[in-house]
Amino acid sequence: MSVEPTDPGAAPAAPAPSDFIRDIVAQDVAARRHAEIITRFPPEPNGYLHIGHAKSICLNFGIARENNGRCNLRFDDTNPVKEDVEYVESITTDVRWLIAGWADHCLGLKVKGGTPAQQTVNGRADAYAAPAPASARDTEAFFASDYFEELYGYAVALIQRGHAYVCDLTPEETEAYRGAPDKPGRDSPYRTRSVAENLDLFARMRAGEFPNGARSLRAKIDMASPNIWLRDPLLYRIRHTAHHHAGDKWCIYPLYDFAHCLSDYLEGITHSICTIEFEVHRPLYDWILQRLELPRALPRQYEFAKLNISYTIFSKRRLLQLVNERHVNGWDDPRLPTLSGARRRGIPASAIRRLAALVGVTKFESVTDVALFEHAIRDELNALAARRLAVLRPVKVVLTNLPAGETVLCDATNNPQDENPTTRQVPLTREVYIESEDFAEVPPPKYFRLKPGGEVRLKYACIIKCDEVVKDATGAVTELRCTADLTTRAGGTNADRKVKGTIHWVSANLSVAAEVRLYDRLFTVAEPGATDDFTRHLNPGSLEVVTARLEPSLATARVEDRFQFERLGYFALDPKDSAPGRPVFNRTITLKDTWAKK
RNA sequence: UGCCCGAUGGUGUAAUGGUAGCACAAACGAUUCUGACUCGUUUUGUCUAGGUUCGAGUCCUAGUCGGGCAGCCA
Repeated sequence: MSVEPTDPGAAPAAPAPSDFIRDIVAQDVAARRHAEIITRFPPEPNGYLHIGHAKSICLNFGIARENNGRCNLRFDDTNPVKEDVEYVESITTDVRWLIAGWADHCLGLKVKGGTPAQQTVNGRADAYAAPAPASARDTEAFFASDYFEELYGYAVALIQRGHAYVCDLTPEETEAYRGAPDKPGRDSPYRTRSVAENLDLFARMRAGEFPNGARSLRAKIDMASPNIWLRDPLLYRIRHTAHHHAGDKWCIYPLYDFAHCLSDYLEGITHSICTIEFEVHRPLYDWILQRLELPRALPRQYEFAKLNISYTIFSKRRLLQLVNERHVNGWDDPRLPTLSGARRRGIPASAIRRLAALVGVTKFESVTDVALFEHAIRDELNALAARRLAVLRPVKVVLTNLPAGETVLCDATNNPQDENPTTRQVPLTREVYIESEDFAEVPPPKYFRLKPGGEVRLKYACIIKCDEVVKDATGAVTELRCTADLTTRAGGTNADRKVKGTIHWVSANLSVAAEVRLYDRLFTVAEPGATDDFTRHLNPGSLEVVTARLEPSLATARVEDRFQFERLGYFALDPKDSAPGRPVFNRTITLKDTWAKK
């Protein structure tokens, strides 16, 4: 089943994930029910994608990938008043980023501007929205709005079969007639209109003869059904509004329930996977498809529980509020759980995919500990991040036995996780900076770092001893005067001398200054979404900006590079605010710190 | 108070009638030129009550708790 390469020399591939939906797909494959497994990721272009969506993307593309199938990116754009091209662009970018190097080959797109092709299947008319051939130059995502003509035809067919009618009830009346969960609804007085009259009225709805809300097209099912969604649900509403993708061709727009199942059908979707709030819609999904007696196999809907992560929020409304009220700086603020925020923060797409694999797929809506996500991020970054030396809060150290002007080049390992690690050189000079946290005049118990009269190793360089602490008038430490034992350098006679602590450092004059943004969780409580005013729990310390000193090699860092600043965490260039000669780094995540925790 | 869905350590999950396992987290230890990584050890679990069965986390019944559904949103 797995398409993972089975290279005998390579590390064993991760086992293909397994869950109840993949089990169903596997059974369908075993039974040869479909020529190809086709899923879809169907966002509405009315907001930015977040980590919660990533779970769905990974599920849908993962299933396609594991079965040599396809996953269509489709915009579910049936409500022009809420949607915008800004979002179709950001969503497309985010999806491509998330699946890059993993499932690009499964991404279903269509020829730009393409609409469903008419075909005949078993002697019956049919339409099919085909993916773009590999040779196609100009491609774009699928759009439900590209199916408006077909959808209209299906609506007409439903009317002709006596399964739909035009209703003149106002929105308020419709609501009143619907009843309540424990009270049956009442039939609309327009429910018994003739097919001919319905056809005429529906055509006139399309022609724009009626104002918004004056009439609607409804399915004729059962106003007494215990399932609200079977109480003659609306199929079409009148909206005299232009559409961001379809233009001004339409003034009637299909509703989700009508458009979604048929869009799935048109694209040949085999498994339509959505979140559990749509579970009660499934009977309607099947009802519409079955009444139309379509010539090809019907898609089936399956539901899973959406992702929640502690210390953050995924609600579109609340995310929007954070942006609008300027608690964060835009949708791609690195503190936000949006995919654009995560990307900007330096989180690799692979870490998000790993999280999705780690949390699994069930019907139980849970709250995943953010620690699991952090673990996935660290684990991915540990393998691919180049180690560098950087000091966030510098304290000057003068190595009194090193002549000014002398530079000692030290070999530093780029990534000890590599099978054959490479090295670079970092310059040691008379004046260096160390992290202010790495010196304590009055050290707590078991403090491994520098203290008066104590010794510590400067990583990749040598052991130094603190001889003198220089302070200013206020008592703040301004300088540490130390002696360096150059015989403890790698290859030196005392190279193997052990000291308890090893700290990071940079040369004072041979280092570069940079703005570094330190992020912490956005909220101070595990479930901010559970409270009424979630903004009360915003973490005031979620962003701290420092001017750090970086080793010289970091001056040429590229946006796509990932770094571990040793002993501090993982960092990446901010792709937006960095400029040549003026690097801005974002801290993606700290290293695990079992010492600080105590 | 209608219908649908769900419930396994602190968290997320596996076990498809046959030894409750994994990951994260936590604790302790080893190792360490990153208090990271790695390695070892340990703590903690089948919502409740009945029933079926040689045997139940799994099947049945009832209950409890949680989620979803009454947009011309998706």
